[in-house]
Amino acid sequence: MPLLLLKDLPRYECLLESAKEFPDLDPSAAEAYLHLLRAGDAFGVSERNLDAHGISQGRFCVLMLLWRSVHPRAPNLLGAVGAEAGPRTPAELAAGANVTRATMTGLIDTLERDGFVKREPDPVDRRMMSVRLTPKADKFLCEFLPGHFRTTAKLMGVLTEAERKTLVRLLTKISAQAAAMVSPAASSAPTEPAAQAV
Amino acid sequence: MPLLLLKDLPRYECLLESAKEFPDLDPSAAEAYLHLLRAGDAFGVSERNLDAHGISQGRFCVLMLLWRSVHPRAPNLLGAVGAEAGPRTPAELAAGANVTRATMTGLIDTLERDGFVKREPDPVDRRMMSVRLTPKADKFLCEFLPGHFRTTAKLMGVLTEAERKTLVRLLTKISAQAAAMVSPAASSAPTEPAAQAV
DNA sequence: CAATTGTCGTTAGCTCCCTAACTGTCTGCC
DNA sequence: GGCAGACAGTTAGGGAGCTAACGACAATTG
Repeated sequence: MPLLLLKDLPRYECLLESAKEFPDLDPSAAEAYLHLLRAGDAFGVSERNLDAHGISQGRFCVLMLLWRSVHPRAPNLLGAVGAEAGPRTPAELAAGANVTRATMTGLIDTLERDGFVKREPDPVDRRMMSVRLTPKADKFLCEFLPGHFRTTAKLMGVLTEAERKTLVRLLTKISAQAAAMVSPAASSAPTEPAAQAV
Repeated sequence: MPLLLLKDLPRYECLLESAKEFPDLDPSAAEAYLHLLRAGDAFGVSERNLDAHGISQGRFCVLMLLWRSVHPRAPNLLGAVGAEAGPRTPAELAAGANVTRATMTGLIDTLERDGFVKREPDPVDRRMMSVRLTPKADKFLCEFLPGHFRTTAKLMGVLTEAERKTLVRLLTKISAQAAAMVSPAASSAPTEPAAQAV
């Protein structure tokens, strides 16, 4: 996975939940959007919108993952994995964003430099760090997200509801196949000697 | 367009043509694959396969564009744009691969370093360079492509013919919408003052 | 003919991704 | 108690995008 790739997408109910707080969020549009993003990573448009605000896919992903800590009952816009609220460690963030820990270090570096995030040493396990959003990041997200949702809603506006469902189904199939192809042992019993993938 | 993005995809007949030379090439699978690639750039799998051979998306794209010069009647696996055979300049390659000229300079640098490509000054216009594949690159492609086609065929194997068609249709719609959103003036009269995209 | 304008390739400096290797810390087993 | 192994975060180095700006050259135009 060379590029950033979302791993767990939100369930549809989470999107419905989120839509209550963000009227601009169109659940089915968001669902379709996220699946396309996962199947295809950044294909240009969303990045355009993001880095107009000086934020990249990777940084946005980190902010959204961390945001769950601040607004625990609020949008699980990225799939809830470990799911308890609270500050998160770089390793957890790396797993959630599907990047290496080294990459996450770099992302946190720049986010911290720009004042979106703060690192604090974990009091009990001295190997770990806690990463927390700053108020500045919270404010930024609250201002940024509505427009972001409108953009994604507009992008998916060319598809009917039925078409979006179809697209999601197809891309899901493909993603599954892709995952099976990169790690053939991961799906079934790990005792198998990783049969030739060709 | 921050990421590499194919601009012109091959027409279906071109794929059928190509399939004659490469039995492993499944035309509808290749078509579906290319559309997904365009809509979603690298979503992981193809890169896995590529950089197992020490070649990246961008480099592969350059090689395929140049390959048309070597095998003019052979596969137009990337959309034929300007379409006459012969060596190509960095600017043409950049346009074909949809990257900036600066990026193309970097790609050609590493390709030349690795012996896949050779730069020669243009005799008539001294601003230009001619980029040509080396025999090494030709050999590499001949050995690499069949496996690449098998991989893409397998990836698309989870979809029926009908599903592939549907996927292509949907992603085409989305790509068009995305293009309209990044450059609202490009589609209609450019006199419009680029109305607010939100 | 001279001057402006535009094009081509490159360079410099940035971001974001990767892998590999390192340091410090915890854990578990003797 | 003490040491081997696992694990967290970082560092170092590289590739591939981007923008902005440059020098060299070509084309247009006065």
